[in-house]
Amino acid sequence: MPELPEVETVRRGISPVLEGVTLKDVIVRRPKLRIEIPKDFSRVLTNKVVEKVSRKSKYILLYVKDAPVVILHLGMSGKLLIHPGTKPHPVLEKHDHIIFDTERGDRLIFNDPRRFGLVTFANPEAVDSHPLLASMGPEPLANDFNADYLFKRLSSRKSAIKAALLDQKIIAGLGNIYVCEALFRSGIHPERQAGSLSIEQVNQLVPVIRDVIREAIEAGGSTLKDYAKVDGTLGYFQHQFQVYDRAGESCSIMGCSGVIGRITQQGRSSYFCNACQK
DNA sequence: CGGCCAACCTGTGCGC
DNA sequence: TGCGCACAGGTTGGCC
Repeated sequence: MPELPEVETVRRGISPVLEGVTLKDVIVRRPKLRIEIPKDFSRVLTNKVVEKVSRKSKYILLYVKDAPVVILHLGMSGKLLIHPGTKPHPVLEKHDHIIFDTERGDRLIFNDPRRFGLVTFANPEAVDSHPLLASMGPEPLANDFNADYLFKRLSSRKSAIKAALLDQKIIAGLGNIYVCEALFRSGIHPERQAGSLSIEQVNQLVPVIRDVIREAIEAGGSTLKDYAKVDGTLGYFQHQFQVYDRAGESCSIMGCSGVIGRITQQGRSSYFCNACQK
């Protein structure tokens, strides 16, 4: 589920529940996700105030007063679920790994069946130099992500453009879905060698990536109501993908008679129009 | 360093 | 109904 737009949607969902709020109880039910959860995680955070819920690429950052910054990543299957204090909390489920209970009675649950997610601490003075974040490239919507930058970073690359755009060191926040969608909108075949793109193509690609991400965040916003819903279920927004998971369907571009194909690159599916992406 | 693959996990859907 | 397999929105460690 989570690429940058989904993580931003989650951030927006949990910030009103956590910001300015004291954590009364933090329970770690499983000591290790992708990496070990700090042994003092619960003790350090209990009775502390969350000042800010932030995000860097696909990482959620909790800035907590007089405590380390909490770095949280959802991996492939991670969810942050809110159970409002206005109703009795439901029975915990199998993959509810961490529980944050607030002074208001709200409950935030980190649930992650595959456990590719992670939770750890960072030094508030040096969050950006934390090993998980240090070598991360610019985000799609940041000023330092522009055609000059991308062209330079791609120029020496022998690998496919698909792989390059998934490389978080080049651009941080894209995942398999939005790379497929951005390449489709740009008319670029996922197997094109990254270094072979012309500056004109990169000039076109950059705003397309921005648009795709912006639109997805906006659409994700419509999920917010569902996200906060009392029933505790996450109604992840139904994306309007043009190629992702649409193998065999016809291309949505007017006048294009192409068909959406699926290939595997670096062990991951790529979807593309076999006629209009070159 | 660049590039590729396996590995980390569980769940789901599909063909037989 | 059950079994086995393919596949899933991410990242990293190890090997050429």
